[in-house]
Amino acid sequence: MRFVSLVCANNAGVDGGSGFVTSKKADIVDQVAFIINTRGTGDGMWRRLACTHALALALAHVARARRDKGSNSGNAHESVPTSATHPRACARSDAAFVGSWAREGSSSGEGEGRGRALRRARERLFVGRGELFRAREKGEGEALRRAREKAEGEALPCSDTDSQSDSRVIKPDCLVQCQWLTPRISSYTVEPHNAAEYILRNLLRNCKSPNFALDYELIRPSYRNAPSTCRKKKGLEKVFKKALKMASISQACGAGLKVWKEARASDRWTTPTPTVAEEEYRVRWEGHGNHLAQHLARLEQDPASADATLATKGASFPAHRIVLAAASSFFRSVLQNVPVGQHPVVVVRGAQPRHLRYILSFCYTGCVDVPTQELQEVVKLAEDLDITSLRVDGSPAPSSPAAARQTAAPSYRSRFFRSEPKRFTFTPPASSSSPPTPTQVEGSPGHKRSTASPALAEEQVSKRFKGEPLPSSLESDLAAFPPRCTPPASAPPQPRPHGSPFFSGDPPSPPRSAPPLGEDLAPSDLSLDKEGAGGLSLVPPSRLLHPTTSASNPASPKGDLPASPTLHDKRRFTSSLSRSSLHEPLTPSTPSTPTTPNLPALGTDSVGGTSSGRGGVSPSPGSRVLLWRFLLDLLHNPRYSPIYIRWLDRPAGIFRIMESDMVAQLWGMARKNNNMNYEKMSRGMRLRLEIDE
DNA sequence: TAGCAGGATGTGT
DNA sequence: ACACATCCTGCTA
Repeated sequence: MRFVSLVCANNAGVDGGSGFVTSKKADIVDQVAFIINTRGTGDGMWRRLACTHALALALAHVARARRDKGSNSGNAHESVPTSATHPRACARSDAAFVGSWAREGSSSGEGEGRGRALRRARERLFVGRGELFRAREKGEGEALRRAREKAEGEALPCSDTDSQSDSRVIKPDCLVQCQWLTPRISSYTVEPHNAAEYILRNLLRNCKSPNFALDYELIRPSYRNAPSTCRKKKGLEKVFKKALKMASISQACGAGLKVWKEARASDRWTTPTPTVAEEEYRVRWEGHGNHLAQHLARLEQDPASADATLATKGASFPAHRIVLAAASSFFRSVLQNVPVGQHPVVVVRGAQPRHLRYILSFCYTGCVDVPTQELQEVVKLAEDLDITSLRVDGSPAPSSPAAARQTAAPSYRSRFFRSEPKRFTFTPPASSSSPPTPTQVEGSPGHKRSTASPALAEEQVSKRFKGEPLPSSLESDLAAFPPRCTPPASAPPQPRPHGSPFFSGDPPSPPRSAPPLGEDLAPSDLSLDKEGAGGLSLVPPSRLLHPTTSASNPASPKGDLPASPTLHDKRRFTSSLSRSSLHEPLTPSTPSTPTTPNLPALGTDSVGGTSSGRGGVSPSPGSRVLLWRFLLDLLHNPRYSPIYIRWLDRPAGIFRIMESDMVAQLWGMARKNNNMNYEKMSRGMRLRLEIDE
């Protein structure tokens, strides 16, 4: 049994938002998979191209398989199911349509070749389906009946022996059920090889929304190899294979590539016909809810993209409006009046930071572990915040989407995560004899108490990302930290990577902390209104944007496109820098007082020698960014170290790359090389080591 | 099969 | 010339 599965997953298709998945199963076809995410606005051209391309590939393969099967068996319709509504019948019906019509055309004496006949057959299929869908949109009335009759009538004239079985299979209900779609096709030509490149390129170009950073990161490493690889002997097969594999569509890899290769060898696909230009296509995204839920859950680990802050006395937590609004009608009512682009701070009076952390985690993941002794307070807080979907295990199952995620089929999740994502259950501990430590209680690094201190928050963020417990020293620091959340004078200013030439475009943003609250915005001092039982207030964004902290305020506009470190990264590079390389940049910075990283200086300006990092070292005029210099800057940059890269033995110059793909991506930016990957970067590192030694 | 090491050669400054 | 960038083969766990 082999499958055909066209997966063209647009988060917002041309119909305004659903996406597109057409899945068919048949024993005669293979599987094709395209993972495409866009921001859902504009760029319809490439999206349509993707859909058209996928459809063309599938149809070509179905027709080919059907034809081959028929020629091999001598009795093509012997296995055609009689049930028109069976999924297999649908794919088979496509084969019947295209195959029989193509045979009809090629044998009709019109001088058409096989390619031309197939194309005309496909056009008929599109037209018929378009009419069918239009009729369906209008309801189960006369229009649908006429469309059905016409569709059935179209199948009947087939002249070969397949015609009767085909006409039995190709019932309009079958087509509707399987949602065979009529894409909106304009006048362009799709050549498979170029189309695939085009799709990948535009996929990455358009996939800048933080919500889709995951997919972006999954696909990007493969894409970076695309331009050069495509033109060389390995070709797109390698690119697609890697892309699909990284996207955890392992089932689709082999078979899908087979289809691709066959299609590439075929004739060029041209515009079917102008008559279908006005057709609509209906799209559906299987597992759309789960997909979104997973993205939302991952946002918890991505404070850089936070567009709101939950605060209580002594702590603040970066959050996402969409998550808060989805979980709480109170948050929804409060946040809906905040203009987009501004960063509201919602202060919850009287809430313990830990409890607020529980609530926030619950909003993201749908469940959270809470120690027994704190359970009632947390539940009370949830009630105050109007989070009605929170239930303790044993109570009726929640009906919220967040809670529903817990019961969702894990298959999709596991396909997308190399490691099983953390899962919580809102179950009281069996024993409350020993108060749990923060780590034990939370079961996740994401539960660490937040602070408004940039340095401490940075550390916390790094711990959250890496899932490591906070050191005791840090815990004591947090405990001793004044609740007024004033950034310490010694805290290094937050760099603005996105405002620098180095990060122009769509850079991967390292995780950032919550925006430091200005002294006048200390939660304890905020005037709280009387709204809501929890005593909440909305801090006007204008008050939040403290001059000294606005640079790192996550309320940056949409151009600020964070990307979490890739979770799938397993590579660890441990290397050492030569003494000569270490000597110079180490001088001005110390571990305790890291200098402001000069990463931005590695960009356009630094290449031209016009800027200098605060590390006191700048590339000589006219020189390029050197790899060792780049790595040292990363190591000295608290934004990247120790999250992406960290020292293992600083005096010995030994470090470890924690997120190799991200570091390689940064390196590619520094060198203005979109094709950079860790393989190449590591080769340069090895070469440098060889030379130095 | 992933990850790494390293040779050979191409590329851009 | 230099410092990678790219592609490749081979080794190892």
